[in-house]
Amino acid sequence: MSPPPYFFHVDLDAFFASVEQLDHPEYRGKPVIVSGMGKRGVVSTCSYEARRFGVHSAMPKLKAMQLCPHGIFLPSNMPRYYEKSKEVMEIFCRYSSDVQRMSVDEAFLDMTGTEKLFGPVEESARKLKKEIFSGTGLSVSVGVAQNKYIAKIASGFSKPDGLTIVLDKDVKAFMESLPLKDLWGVGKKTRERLESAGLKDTKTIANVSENLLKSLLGEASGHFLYSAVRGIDPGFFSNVPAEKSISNEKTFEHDIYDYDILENILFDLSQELSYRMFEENVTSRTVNIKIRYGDFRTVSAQATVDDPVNDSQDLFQRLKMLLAKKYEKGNPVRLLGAGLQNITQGRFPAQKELFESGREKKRSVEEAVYNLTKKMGKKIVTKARQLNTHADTDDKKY
DNA sequence: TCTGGGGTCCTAGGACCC
DNA sequence: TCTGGGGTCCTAGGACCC
Repeated sequence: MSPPPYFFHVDLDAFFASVEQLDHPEYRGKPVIVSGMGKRGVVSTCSYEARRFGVHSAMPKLKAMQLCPHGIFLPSNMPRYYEKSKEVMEIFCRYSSDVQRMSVDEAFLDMTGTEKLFGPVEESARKLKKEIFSGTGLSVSVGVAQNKYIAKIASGFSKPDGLTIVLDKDVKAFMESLPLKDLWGVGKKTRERLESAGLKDTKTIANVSENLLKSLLGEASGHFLYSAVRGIDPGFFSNVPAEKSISNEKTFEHDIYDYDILENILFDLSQELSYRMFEENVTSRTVNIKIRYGDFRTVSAQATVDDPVNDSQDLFQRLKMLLAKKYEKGNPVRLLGAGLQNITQGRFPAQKELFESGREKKRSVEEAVYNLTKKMGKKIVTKARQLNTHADTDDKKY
């Protein structure tokens, strides 16, 4: 008989803030808030000391400063966080041959059939937590359950330094005890819609038909919720999905009124995007832009053509057309973004006319420039237009 | 309070074809 | 004369997550 499946979901507690406290002993026991730079930044992580002041992630930095004026505000240091993340992931790999990294601070471990090696479920979870703490100085919260969906919810059930085990026989009671907001995949809007239909908790939802949920939320979300409240894995985390899109966006310190400046910024974005295109060796036939106006209204435009994007100039031309189409003259712009969708791996099929038209050559030149930049560090190889842009986008000129 | 940056998936409607 | 049904591809926007 094959052993029953069980999974760990492991979540690093207040990860960025914890790394800062680890690296700077003087920050320990104090409210540490890692946030975006500039006055329009938001909190990305804060220590539990800061949470006591009501600070939480995604909160505008200005608000956090009001709530916690003596907080230690730090910019994020991603390379360092990735380093620590790697250490933790290496420990995961000692416990399971099937580790699914979900982001920099969380992963699923398929622990099925590992009792002989690590002992019963609870023992192995405690062992893992202890090893992570002694090996990296970081604390984690672990959720254990028969499927990934429940394990994911369980890891958030008791934080920090938590361990929540949901046995098969307790799944129903566990799911029904959950506040709606703790159900992964149910956000504010969905909650409001459910509540206005009289469905205010998971237990009530578990007692209505799938069709009712579908009529309220649509086909896919209705089906998802019907499964979710029963603890049936909706399959969100079944496999590592292939990358489908890449994008870059920028929120400005001050809203921008000048179309030429927007075009220059779009040029920068298209440069960064094409670097990533080369780095990840992908291309796409669909490009898109995103504009967020001063009133937070957000619009987007996309265009698909037969030929995949070839080089940065090609990309910029396509993006520029979209910007011209979508831009509303006179409206202040707070964010501009650009992306590639439906990306495909590898170089696009070699067509004869590519060579003849010089398209292929252009791309090769750019790839060489990209490799040089990578070696020498960015900003070394800079196009004339970018030099202008940097002058233009200097703060306070807007 | 005044709202980042990177993603994924879904929906509704339009165009086009058979 | 006015109107099918299904399928595919594309677009714009919304919801959600870390």
